Amino acid sequence: MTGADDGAPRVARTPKAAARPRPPAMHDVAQLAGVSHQTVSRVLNEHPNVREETRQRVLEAIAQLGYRRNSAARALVTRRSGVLGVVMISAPEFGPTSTIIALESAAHAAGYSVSFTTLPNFSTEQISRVFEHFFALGVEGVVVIAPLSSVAETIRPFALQIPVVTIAAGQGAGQEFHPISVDQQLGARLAVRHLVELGHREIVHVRGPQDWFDAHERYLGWRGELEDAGLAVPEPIEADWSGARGFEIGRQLAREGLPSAVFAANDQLALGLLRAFAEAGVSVPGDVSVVGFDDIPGSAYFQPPLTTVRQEFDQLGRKAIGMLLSAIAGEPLDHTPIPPRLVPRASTGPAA
Amino acid sequence: MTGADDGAPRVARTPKAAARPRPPAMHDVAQLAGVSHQTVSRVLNEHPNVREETRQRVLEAIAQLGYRRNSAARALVTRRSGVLGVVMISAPEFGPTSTIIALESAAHAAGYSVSFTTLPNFSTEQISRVFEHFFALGVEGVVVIAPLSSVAETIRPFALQIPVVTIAAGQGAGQEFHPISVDQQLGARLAVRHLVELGHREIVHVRGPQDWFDAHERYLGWRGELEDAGLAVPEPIEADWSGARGFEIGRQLAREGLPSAVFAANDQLALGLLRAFAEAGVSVPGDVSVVGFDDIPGSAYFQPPLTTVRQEFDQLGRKAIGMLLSAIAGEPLDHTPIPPRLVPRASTGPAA
DNA sequence: ACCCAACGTGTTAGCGATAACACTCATCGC
DNA sequence: GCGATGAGTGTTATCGCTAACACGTTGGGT
Repeated sequence: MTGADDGAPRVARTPKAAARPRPPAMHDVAQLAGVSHQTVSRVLNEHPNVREETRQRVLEAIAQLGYRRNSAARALVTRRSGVLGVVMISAPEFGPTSTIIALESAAHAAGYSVSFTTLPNFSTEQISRVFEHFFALGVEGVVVIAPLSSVAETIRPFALQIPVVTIAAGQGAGQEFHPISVDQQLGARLAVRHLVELGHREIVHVRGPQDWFDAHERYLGWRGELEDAGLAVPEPIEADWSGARGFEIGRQLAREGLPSAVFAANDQLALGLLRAFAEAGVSVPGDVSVVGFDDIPGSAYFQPPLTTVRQEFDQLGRKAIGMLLSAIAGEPLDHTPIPPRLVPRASTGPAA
Repeated sequence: MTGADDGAPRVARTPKAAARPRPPAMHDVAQLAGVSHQTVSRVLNEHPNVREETRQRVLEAIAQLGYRRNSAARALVTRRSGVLGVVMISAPEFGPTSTIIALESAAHAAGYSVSFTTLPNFSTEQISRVFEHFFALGVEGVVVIAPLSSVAETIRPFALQIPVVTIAAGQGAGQEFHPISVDQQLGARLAVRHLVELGHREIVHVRGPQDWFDAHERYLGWRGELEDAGLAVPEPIEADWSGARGFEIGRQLAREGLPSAVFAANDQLALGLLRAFAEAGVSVPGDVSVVGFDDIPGSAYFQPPLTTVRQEFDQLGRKAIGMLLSAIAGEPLDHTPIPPRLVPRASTGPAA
């Protein structure tokens, strides 16, 4: 069954090899270096038991042939792909895109590559298609940048099959998947506290879509801080995330009566507010103070420069990858959220 | 060497299989369906020569076992990974991130998955590391979202080994790689033409870093349009891409004398200008008209709403992927740039 | 001296898929 | 009637790699 010397199989392949359109394999390197392919493998995988001289010879042969190990073959036999899947909402918004960049850097630093997919929304069907795709790809773990709280439920069944870290979707999710996020409530509290310290007593909130995790948390933070300060909690004003809606609300407030301060769920809304106030001749922060959330590029150059809350996406990305790797390795993980930071600028001032 | 009936190898594996931590393979499906693994493969690959009844049986077995084909094994034997590599600059800017989202959708629609990598800058060393990584991964083609013109030179040697499409880096690059971009010159011309039509005769340009392809093209477009209109070409004002620099320049202009109109290389710069003008009591568009470039979210709510040039990133992404697939298939490609669109808003008005 | 551990290396056997070829029946033209 | 054709299926050989084991060499310990 065996017996054959090395020649036999080589001869059998030689006629094809003559044309040789294929890249060099380990075997070719081995031949050139005068060792077995296994030794080449050992060199590549930094096994200790290889004589330094042999190692050098192999390395040279690799360089000479321009050899690169075939990751498919490797993945096949090791059952590890070295790939992480990342799912993102398909919107070029500042938060998710910053996160994904941070995620990739962290994954790369850990020796993983990232396969990513975008999703227009997070329906059950789409989610399951994406996971199916990732399974077929053999990813070792998945990060879902999932703004909607409902995603937590949707991904639960998949999270049982593979380690999953969710960013900003549902705290206290249980053992199946691992949520991590910036502490949105704290961010909102910082914003409100800042206004309270400036003497504001009537702080309204323009809140984002409540099925978004972040929006809901910010709302809770705002309410909580007002309550803790012993202030009245006015009815929140409903909004999406857009500048257009902010503008609309700003006009309405200017017309129907201004509060002392407004805490907007994000910077786009705040931008719309500022513009509406400017048009209506309302002075910011003279007549009303405005705080945003996100610190998007440019918010320092709004009129006036916007006081806002900054999220550390880099940290978030690093932590998410760290958690995912821990989950893959079966280690315990730390779910502590990342603290955000208040960035005080000119859109807030002492209460009138 | 062979002789052994099907049993032999199975028996040999059975002791391990008893623990069975591994997912079902084609063989298992075949066994359950009472066919050979090759027939399973045929069903999966939609070969015509499979009886409908057999097909159904196999499909059922697949469903029952929750079988998923192993992409590593498939890639190994077919020498095709079904993966495209995408390189992006690691900055959460609107353009690149919009592009990458579009890119992924298009790739996904074409049955490819996307592995992506970010790069803080585009040094030769980094580029070569990234390509090395992609080669090891076995990607079939690469898209480089490369803002710097110099990238064209850097990637040339790699482009000889694998199909590469570059976005916004160096036109007329030769046969090695395939550049595609939004027509920046046209965009700039649209902006300038708009101003000229409003009667402006002194149109200065705040230009971006000239080693960026887009910035240089916009500059050329501005100059070209002025020349075609028979107007004087003032000295361009140097800038980076930031709101901060726009603010600085705006203050300076307000102090040292305003032109009739300003064409800023991007919306962030324009935002800075607007703010500086507002602070200096300069009216826009009364005293000076301002045009930006990008149409970032929120630019409709600047004060005043910004006239700008919109790029169709979706189209760009689709086209880039289309080109890459053509290149992989060895078909001829169409390098025609994508036309941008002027978005007139309130920051421009008739010349004083 | 002698046994054994360890080092350095080679051999063999898969990983899970596809490709190429072989084989068995029907069906068809002449 | 009989070989040719083609549909439907199975067999075998890889793809390029790593794991597991086998084998000769050294170098201590006693």
